Amino acid sequence: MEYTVQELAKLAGVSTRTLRYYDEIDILKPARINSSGYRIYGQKEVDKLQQIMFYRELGVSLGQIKEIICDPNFDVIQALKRHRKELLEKRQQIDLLISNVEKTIAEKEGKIVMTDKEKFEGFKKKLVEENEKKYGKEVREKYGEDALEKANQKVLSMSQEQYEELERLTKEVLNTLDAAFKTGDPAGELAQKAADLHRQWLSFYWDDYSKEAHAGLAQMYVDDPRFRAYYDRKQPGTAEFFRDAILIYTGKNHRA
Amino acid sequence: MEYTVQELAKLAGVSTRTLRYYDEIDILKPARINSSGYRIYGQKEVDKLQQIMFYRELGVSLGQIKEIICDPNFDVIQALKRHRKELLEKRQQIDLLISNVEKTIAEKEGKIVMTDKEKFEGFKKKLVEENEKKYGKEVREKYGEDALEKANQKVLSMSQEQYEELERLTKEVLNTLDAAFKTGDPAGELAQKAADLHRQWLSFYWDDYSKEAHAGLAQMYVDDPRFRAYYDRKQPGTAEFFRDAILIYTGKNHRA
DNA sequence: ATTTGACATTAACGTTACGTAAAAGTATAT
DNA sequence: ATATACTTTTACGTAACGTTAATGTCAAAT
Repeated sequence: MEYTVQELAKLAGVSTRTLRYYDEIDILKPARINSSGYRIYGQKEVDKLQQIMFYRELGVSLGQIKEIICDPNFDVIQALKRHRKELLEKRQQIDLLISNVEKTIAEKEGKIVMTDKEKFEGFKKKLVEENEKKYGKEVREKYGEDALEKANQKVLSMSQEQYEELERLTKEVLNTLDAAFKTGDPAGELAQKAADLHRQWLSFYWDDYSKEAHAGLAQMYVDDPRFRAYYDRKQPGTAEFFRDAILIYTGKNHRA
Repeated sequence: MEYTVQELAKLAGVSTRTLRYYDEIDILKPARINSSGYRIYGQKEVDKLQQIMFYRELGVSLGQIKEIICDPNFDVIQALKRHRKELLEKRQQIDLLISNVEKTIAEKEGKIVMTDKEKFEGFKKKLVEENEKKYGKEVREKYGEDALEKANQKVLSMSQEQYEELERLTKEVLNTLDAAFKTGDPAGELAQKAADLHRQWLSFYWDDYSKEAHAGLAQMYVDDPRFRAYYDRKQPGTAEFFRDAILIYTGKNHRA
């Protein structure tokens, strides 16, 4: 099926100006231009526009969207699964706002008392986002924390056999790491195997694996005392060793 | 409790620039200015900012907000109740988007087929609202469409045995309906049994069954070509016959 | 007593994602 | 052949702030 600007605009519920703008900023080009200079869109463009609109709905800027969907590694299905996750989170945020409104009504009717802090609960999604942009270094820690929360959630909805496989993998990571630590070489074969097993292990918790996140998590293993204690339980220094191994594994070690 | 710009900004999760801008456009003035020219906000301003943020969350422009909350007839409680209603609607819209994402994933995995129109369902909040206001009559058809959305969603999260039970029931409905169609009597025993089986079948998809919704769906089976084709596949006219049977079953046939 | 660092002020230009208007070409129907 | 319903590019306008600059205030530490 082919569409002119107006047809596609009507289909998607946007203005023709928007489509021309998207063309202008190279985010959605028409499939072809006909002999009169009219923009003609095809199936691929329809699907791409849908993708763009999902991102827009989630408040992603067009600049960012461009980076994301023009990336040759862009995986549509993975992106859709993230959309789903974020929409579910957004729904939870709205639930928070609804309960805020309800409490506020109760307060105005003199039934309860609210603190000023409570009055703004549910609005602060933005703050989290800002923090993540500003403090680039802390992002990874944060990333780790978030991952931790989601991990807990995910374990709860795991099947028995998945759980057993996870336990097996957990042990294997630790055993390999211990053996690797004795070699003293984070770039060595054993250490890299540990890092790879760790990646597999992570895939149980994360919907989308990325080297950046993996490297960030590794740093957190050193920074957060809880994790440090966990990895250092046999040999002090194991946490740092593991971080180095993972940084090499992910290619994020800027010292080497 | 009194707040400086920064304190209030932090409390509410906005920037200080935002508060100064709100002052500038006379939408939220500080309670007073201290001897050094600093803005000092009080309780009333905190509550007003909360109101502003509720409106903002719902996408109302600052210009409109100004008109609304500066209106001497402005009723806080009434406004809060409207916020609640609109937040609930927004949540429904997000549910729609979620089911859209899920369907799109299923499509990308080759499990189902989507029309281009379906791909943009859930984005057109404004259009939907307008339509519902304009064409009050079509609301019931719409009711059937919504049910369709939820149905898709539910099937995606169904267990294997539930799914098999559903398939069995689906076949039984069709067989009974075919037999009933041959009798030619939508009020007859067989047709009413088909309608009852259909009710059971629906219970798989709906959390709350109602006669109104059932009747609405029946009408949609006739109006929507996709469904019509499905029920008419053996004998043309089956869709209408089935609708009549269901209207009698639910007691919504206004001709009888 | 002053210096530092975190706060505050106004002023003014920049940005994003379009809306809107102008001037002009194109397709279809009567 | 003219109306009308499209399309094009160009270009200026707008909302809600972000950002930077230049400057003033205050509490704590030196």
